[in-house]
Formats: sequence, C-alpha cells, structure tokens
Amino acid sequence: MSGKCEQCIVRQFNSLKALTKEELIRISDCKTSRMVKKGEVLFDEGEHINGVYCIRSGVCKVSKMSDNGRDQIVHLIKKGDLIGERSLINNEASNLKAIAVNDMEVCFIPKEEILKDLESNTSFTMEVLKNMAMSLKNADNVIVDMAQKTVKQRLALTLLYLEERFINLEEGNIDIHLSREDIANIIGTATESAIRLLSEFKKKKLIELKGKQIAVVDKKGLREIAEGF
Amino acid sequence: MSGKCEQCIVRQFNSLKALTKEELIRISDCKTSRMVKKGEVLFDEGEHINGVYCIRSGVCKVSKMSDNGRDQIVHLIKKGDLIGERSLINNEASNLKAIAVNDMEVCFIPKEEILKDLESNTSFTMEVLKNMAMSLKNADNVIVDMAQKTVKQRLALTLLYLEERFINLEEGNIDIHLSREDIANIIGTATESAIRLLSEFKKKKLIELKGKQIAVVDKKGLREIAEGF
DNA sequence: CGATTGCTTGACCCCCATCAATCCTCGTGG
DNA sequence: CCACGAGGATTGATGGGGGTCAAGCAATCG
Repeated sequence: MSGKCEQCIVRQFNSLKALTKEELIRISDCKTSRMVKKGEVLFDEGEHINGVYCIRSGVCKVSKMSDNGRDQIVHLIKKGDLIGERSLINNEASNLKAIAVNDMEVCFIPKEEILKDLESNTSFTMEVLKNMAMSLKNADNVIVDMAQKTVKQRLALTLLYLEERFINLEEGNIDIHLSREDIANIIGTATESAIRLLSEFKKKKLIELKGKQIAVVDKKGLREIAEGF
Repeated sequence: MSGKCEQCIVRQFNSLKALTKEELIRISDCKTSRMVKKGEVLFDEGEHINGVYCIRSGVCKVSKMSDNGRDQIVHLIKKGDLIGERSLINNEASNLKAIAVNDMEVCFIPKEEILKDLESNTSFTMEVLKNMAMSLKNADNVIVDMAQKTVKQRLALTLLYLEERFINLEEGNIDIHLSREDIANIIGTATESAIRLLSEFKKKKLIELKGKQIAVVDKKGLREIAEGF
C-alpha cells in the first residue's frame, strides 16, 4: 500500500528533503503507512508517539485541552508537514492531540531511524533546526496576537491565515471543513461569538458563506480589521 | 574585562556545555563582553544580531510590539540563558526586542563561530535542538493560556512562574524589579487591571507587597485560581 | 422520519479596557 | 535640605466586548 520515500513528492516540503538517497531507502523500508479517517485521533495528549508522522494527504488539527475543558487548536497540519519531532527530540510524551479534519494518509517513521539520521546527517539536522526556529518565531507572534488583539481581530487574522494555507484555487473557498466550534477553538473564544462575528463579516462583504464553505472576498478589509482599523 | 569561556560557570546552564574544551577556547578568543545598564536595549526589533548572547548576569525582558502599540513580553531571560539562536538559525532579523530589567553582563559570540560548531559538533546541535523543542512546547502552553484563561488566571500563573524562576531564597521575594506595566505586559492586559488584581490577591493573603517587591505567600491558592477554582 | 448534532440568534451580565483624578516616590536642582 | 516635578502606583467611574444560558432552526444520519 505504501510507496517509496525516494519517490514521494511530499518530502520536498519538509526536512526530509535533506536526506540522501540511501537514507531515504532505509527510512522507506522501516516506515509504516496508515489511513486516518475524518474525526479519528492520530495521537492523543500524554501518548508516546515514538516517531514522526509525515502527512501525505489530508489535514489534521492539533490541539491542547485547557483546564476549563475547552480544546485550543494550536496548529493545522497538512500535506507535506512533519509532526512529532518535538516530542521525539526531548523524549517526552506528546502534550498535544491530533485529530483528522478530513481523511488522511500518513507515514510513520520510527524514532530510532530519525535519531540515527539526526546524529549523522548535519544538513538534515540543520533543516529540522530551521523548521523549529520558524515555528518558534511563529508561536511568539501568536502569543502576542492572543494577548493583545480582540476576538474580532483574531478572527480576521485566522481567516486570512486559512485563506493563505488552504485556498481552493478553482472555487476560491477555504478548502477544509472546520466546524464553527473549530474556528472558535483556533481564535480562543466561544462558538457563539465566532458565529456572530462571521455573520457580521458576511454582512460587510468581507467574506461569503457558501453553504458551509467560507470564501474570503475582501482581504484588504480583513487585514485592516486585524490591525485595528 | 571578560573571562574565559572554558572557566565560565554560566555555560553549564545552556547548550554551550556540549562544546569541547578546544571549541570553547576558540569561542573565548572571538567573543566580546559588554555591560548593559538597566533600561538599555540589548537589541531591537528588525535588528540583525549576527550572533548569540550568553547572559552572565542580570535579567532582560524580551518583547514584541503589537499593532495596538503595546509591548507584549514573551520571555524573561536570565543568567545562563542564550538568546539570539533563532534569528541566527533562520538567518533573519530579530522579531523581538530585549531590554535589560537590571544591570547585565553579557557575552556576544559572533554568528560564524556558532555556525561552525553547529556544523561540526553533533552533540552541540542536539543540545540546541532540545532547547528549541522545549521552548516550542512551552510556547504552545502559553498560547493555550492566553487564549483560554481570564486575566486573573493569567496573573496567578505569572506570579507562580516568577516565583519559580526568580525567587530570592533569603527574603522570599520575587527578585526582579518589574514595574506594574511590565507585569501587565506579560499577562497581556491593561496596567490598571493588573494593579487591581494584585491588590485583590494581597487582600486574600495570596501574596505580599513589600514596598515594590512581591512575595508569593500562598502557592496553593494561586494555583487554584490559575486552574479556575 | 424521529433524533442527534451543528448552526444561528436573542437576552443578560460580568469582566476588563479606558479615561480621569489622586497619591506616592524618587531624583534633581535651587 | 527642602521644594518641586515627573513618572509610577492606585482607586473610581463608565461603557462595551464577549462569555453564558436558552431557545429555535437547519442539516445529517441511522
């Protein structure tokens, strides 16, 4: 069922592109592939992942449960992304939960193999390091936005982000089906608040709601809102 | 004025501990030391740092300006910490500003030297990687807290954090002089709100305010507040 | 076609941002 | 040595954002 890593296009999008052909063949031999259906849990908080997932297709939401019982979504992972490096590197159980937003195909590479390459292939390690540095910078930005911006601003930011990462070029829609609750859990607010603001944005012709799909119409308008008029 | 890295205790606290004696001597020869007075800027947003700072003494607050004109403090850096790795690794200008909270003594190690060691010393690279992974996990937690917790909860968390990292064992105080505005800028709220909550905590005997110093009295009580009663 | 789940809107109220006024605490210079 | 000014700390008043509860509506599914 699973193909060969050497021929897999997906790896061009992540750190694995720094591996040599030999390393890829070795990885290919020990990896396992797996389908994850929409709504299924890829891994849960507290679980030892013991490896890295490489996403071949589909999208998953990565969240953490807060004390108040609400899930906060901290990442959206899609085709070409790696996930699980952090827990692997500091050798801890995952502090995050990953749930498929639509059907996914993922490859699992066991810990030892990745560690072997991290030890021996410097340019691979540097790639991983670069990715982490980017994620870290990104996380700092999110912290600032969460701390300083209103819910309305955060929704505008989130829509722009979703448009950028998940646009369907043919239809102009945001091409993942997130529930209103999911959206609320990205921006960190109550579902009702998110809904109300969405309909406000719609009224102002900033977005369109085609059935359940969301399409960004006025990027500039959203950007202005996100930055505070 | 500056000592030798090989003999510097501070490096035990950060990734530099993974360097060999020879590497340390080389670093020692090309590093520069510098005093930064309270309130002075170590580096600013948009600045190319071109190296890494190793903090020998003192504390600095690392912040990012939000669109609304308020500084959000995202890190507090103290003795033994390294800062600047991220910008170095992805070769970008800093997106953060660092200001000394009290007088500091810092060593600056130029970019090329660090990169040289990253390329050649795997265990050093892995140390850096581990640190990043930890920071990243931490950042995710902060995002969740910012998104989901009330200002009161965030203040309780912040006080516990400050107590843990900056306690003065003799006096039981939190041993850095942060202004009320600084504290507000950590939790992401207005100065007045922070002040009001501090005096509420004092009334409930959770903390004591000795002059400008803050001392945590009832950790358990604060923890309960932080988790939502 | 019930029934469960998700979406939407209304009503209510509390938290918190904002503006304003006062007090406190220094450092500085007369 | 004291007076004064400036910046920080504190408290009060006020209004709006957004969380929560509740009810009605649409959609999906066995």
